Amino acid sequence: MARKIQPAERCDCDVIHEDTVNQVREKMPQEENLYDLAELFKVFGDSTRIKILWALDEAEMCVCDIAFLLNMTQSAISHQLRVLKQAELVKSRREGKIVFYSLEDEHVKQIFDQGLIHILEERK
Amino acid sequence: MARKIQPAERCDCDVIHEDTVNQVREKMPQEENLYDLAELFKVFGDSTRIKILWALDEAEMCVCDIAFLLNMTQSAISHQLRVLKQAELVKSRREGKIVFYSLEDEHVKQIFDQGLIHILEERK
DNA sequence: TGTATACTTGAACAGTTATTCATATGTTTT
DNA sequence: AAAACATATGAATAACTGTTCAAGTATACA
Repeated sequence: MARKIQPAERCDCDVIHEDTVNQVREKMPQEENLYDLAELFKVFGDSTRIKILWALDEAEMCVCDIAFLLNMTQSAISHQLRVLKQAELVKSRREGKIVFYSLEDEHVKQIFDQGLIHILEERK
Repeated sequence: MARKIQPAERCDCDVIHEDTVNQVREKMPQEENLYDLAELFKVFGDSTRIKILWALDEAEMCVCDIAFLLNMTQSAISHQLRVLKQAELVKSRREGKIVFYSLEDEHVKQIFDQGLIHILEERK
């Protein structure tokens, strides 16, 4: 199963376990899905956004409530809510001057819980 | 339940739903856990690392295998493996010149699967 | 109509990050 | 010992990101 490596290939080494690579390659999900998955986790990869999502899992809240809760400016929160909305993680509804935000997707909490399991395991 | 807002508070608005805020505040996890959770998701928030983890879920692989599979330089992969190792997501074992990497934590896949559910739901 | 309020938005800035390049380390083989 | 090879690492760079600041909307109410 040995094979000449083409110059175009970038891994800078001669000996690879081609069987393994081919076997893994077959099982890899579509590039697009992996990319989108990374984009989703990127949204989760900020403690402000994590806090907002966690808060909204408890109750629907207006921008000002969230800003007060997290002790941050209303502008900063608003910017982050836009990111969360673009990721279809939160939705909003206006009631007069006030805009209430809530979770769009109920299994966000499940993803967080899985993450926490990892974190708490790490601390053992 | 109305209350005067202190100048130190940053949310730039007068009317907050204090009951809601207090109720949510009680249920929020420790700051430290939320921060660590964000750090974990930050590691997942890069498609190269997602691909590496997904690949290692299928099989133990050496650096060169991964570089070849993903068509990236061995150096780039090595840098990312260091990040994954620091996050205690992968472990390595040396066999002569070759260093094999594998998953450290078996429920990474479960977190990914939850994420995929969200992504596929979004596309409906 | 004008003012106050809740929120949004664009630009700017500082801080972070992924990859590249060059070089170093550790192991095997000759 | 030296050469070859797999991997690691430090520095540099370009791209990205979160917050702030200074406006801008949209709604309610006097």
